[in-house]
Amino acid sequence: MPQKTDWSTASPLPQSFFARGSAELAPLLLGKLLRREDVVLRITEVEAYEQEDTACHARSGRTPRNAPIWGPPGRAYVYLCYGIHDMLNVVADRDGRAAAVLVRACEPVAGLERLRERRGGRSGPTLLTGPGKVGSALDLDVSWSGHALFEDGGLELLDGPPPASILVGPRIGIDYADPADVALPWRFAAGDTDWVSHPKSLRRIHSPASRE
DNA sequence: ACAAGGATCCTCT
DNA sequence: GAGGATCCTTGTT
Repeated sequence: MPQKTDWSTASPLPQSFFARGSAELAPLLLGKLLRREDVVLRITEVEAYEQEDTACHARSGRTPRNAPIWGPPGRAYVYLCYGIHDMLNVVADRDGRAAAVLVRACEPVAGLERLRERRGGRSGPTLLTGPGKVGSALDLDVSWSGHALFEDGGLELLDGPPPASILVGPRIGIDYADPADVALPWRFAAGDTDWVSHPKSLRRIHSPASRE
C-alpha cells in the first residue's frame, strides 16, 4: 500500500541538494516527491550513473542528447529508450561532470485517477515500477530534458522524509557495460514499499543514507 | 547517408 | 523465460 505522505506543505529541493556524486545523491532521492500538475509521486527506486561508468550515456563523451548530464545539477535528463519509453534522470554533481540518477520506480501520492488514464486503466505496483512507466505517468517526453527541477516550472522535486530502510543492488538492463560496472551496487530502493521493480536482486543495508 | 543497438514493456509460453 | 515493438541517437562510411 502506498504510504500516506503530506505533500501539501512540501517545499522544493534547492539546487544545492543535487550537487553531489550520483551514488551519494541516489539514495537521498528515495522518499522525495515528483510533482507534475495534479500528479504527485514518491520516489521508491533509483540508479546512479557516473562519468567513468561504461553503463552511462556519457561514455561516448558529450553529445546533443546527453548534454544535460554534463551540466549543472538539479536539472532533468529525459531520453527516449527503445523508441517508446521516455526515461527521467536527475542530474547530479557539479557543472562539467557527467553524473545522473535514473528514477526507476515511484509510488502514487496524488492524482491516481490521472495515472490510471495514462497507464491504460491498470492498477497496483505495475503502474509505476519501471522507468518507462514513471515517464509515462508524468507524461514526459524529451522536450523536458534540461528542465530545472528546483524551480516551479511544471515539473518539480519536493522534499519528503527518507524511507524507513534502504535496499541496494546491481543496476538493471546494462549488460552492454563492463562487468565491473554491471556489478556496482548502484541501484537503491525504499525498503518500506512494494512499489519497486526487480526486488529479488536487492538486499537490505543496515545504515541508511543520512538525511540530506 | 547508413546500420546498429538500446538504462523497457508487454504478451505469450 | 523469450521475443517483438519502435524510432531516435550515435558512430562510421
